[in-house]
Amino acid sequence: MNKMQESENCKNCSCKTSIFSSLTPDELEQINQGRYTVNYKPGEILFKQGTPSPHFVCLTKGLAKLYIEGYGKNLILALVKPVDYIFGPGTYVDNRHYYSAAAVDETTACLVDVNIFKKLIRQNPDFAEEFIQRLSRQAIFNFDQVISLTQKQMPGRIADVLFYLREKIYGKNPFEISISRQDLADLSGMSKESSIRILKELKDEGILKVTGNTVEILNEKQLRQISQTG
Amino acid sequence: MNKMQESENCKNCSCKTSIFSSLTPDELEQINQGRYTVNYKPGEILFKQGTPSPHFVCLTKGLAKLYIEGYGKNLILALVKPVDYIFGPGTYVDNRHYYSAAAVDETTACLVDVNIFKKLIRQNPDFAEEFIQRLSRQAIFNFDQVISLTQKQMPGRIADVLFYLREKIYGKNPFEISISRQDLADLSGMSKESSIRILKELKDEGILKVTGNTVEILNEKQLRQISQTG
DNA sequence: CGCGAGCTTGACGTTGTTCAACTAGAGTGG
DNA sequence: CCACTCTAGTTGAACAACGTCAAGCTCGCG
Repeated sequence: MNKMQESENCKNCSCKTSIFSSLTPDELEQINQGRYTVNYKPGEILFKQGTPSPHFVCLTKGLAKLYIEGYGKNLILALVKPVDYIFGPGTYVDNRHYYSAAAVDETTACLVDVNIFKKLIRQNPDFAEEFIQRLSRQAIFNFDQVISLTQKQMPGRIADVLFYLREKIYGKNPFEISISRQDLADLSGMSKESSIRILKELKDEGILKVTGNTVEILNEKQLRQISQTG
Repeated sequence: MNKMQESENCKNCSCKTSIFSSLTPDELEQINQGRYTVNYKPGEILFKQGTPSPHFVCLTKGLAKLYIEGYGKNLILALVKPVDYIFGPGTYVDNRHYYSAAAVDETTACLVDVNIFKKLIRQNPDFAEEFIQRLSRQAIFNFDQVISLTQKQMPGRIADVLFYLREKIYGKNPFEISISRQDLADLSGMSKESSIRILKELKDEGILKVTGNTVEILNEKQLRQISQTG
């Protein structure tokens, strides 16, 4: 609550980092005008695949997962933490969401009218370029992911997910995963049972230390090796 | 050869369709200045994953495949036919290619200096928007693909590829595939042997008619069913 | 005619899913 | 304070899906 001031105005918000750094104070004010803040409890859905996509979402607190609802099971595309934004590809196509988003932890997000966003893209080339760069990075990430999912065996896929969690999400080595084993499975494209089994194997081999939801990568080199050999 | 006039100047080129429609004659002329045309024989490589990416590529004749070189095998992301362009995500990130491209048939392409392209993105908002829309469509396509690859069994994946070939690439029903069985396998994320087997099964069930490289979808409804049920 | 590349087929082993049972911890109500 | 229940996690066994290997085939081409 003492941080509520942060979201009082975009100009002072930490959201200003990232691609927003190229916006002028006046442009930020426009974003600020068409913005409102929402809180989500763990498990609550931010938006659902297939629904209209009138907002651009900026995550200011918590953790969310982006996932495609496939044939009977989900595939988690990414986890999103502050300060990061969620901008689906449907916005410039048919204004629909192509994946769903749900809160993992207690989460706060700012929703901004997508038309304001589009207008700024048109009028500020720096902003547009930052945005395109952003989309590009996302595409590259997806490439890595699809290769991991389609060409590696389970241990390699789990290894990739563990590195992702440590480096991109939690940012420290003994890290406590707030996502479930099912989520872990949905991230690595396997069944929940398999993800548990692999985790146990890695633990038995002394590569990981797993106690409840706390994971520590003990033998980084060997885990890297597993990631490489598929 | 009698079509060489097409590529004499961008203003008259059929490339002008697609996203280039939003460019002014003057801007097209800029593209035209920094452009040169290259011919490729089947199998020849247009560019290679990991190399610098100084050009934006516009395919004016033939057929090419875009593929990621993974761990021991390739994954074909898409086939590209005229008039379509190839613009990798690395251009706005680190100026490297994140996938390779190779000619499948006899192919002609125009290479355009990427800096001219970037400059036009900055100065023409319509063009920028068209481009973003383009990237978005590509991302959506990749989503469909990754779900197909990770959540469907082999018959469903082959069905998806067959629909893709018919609808997006060859555009008619008895179609002659110029790609190899290995390519078919790389498109559907399986071994060459498996792709052959599935093709045979579909043939035996009367869903397809396969004679050499000519494929006809006989029972569309049933094939659609196979695609759905995974 | 013979050679080589791509294609095809079968047998076999591995990988990963499914199903079912069981466990542990966190409420909830008596 | 103790059942009861509900959910997430865990384990094992059976089974299906898929890749690998090896052999044989076809067809175009020298």
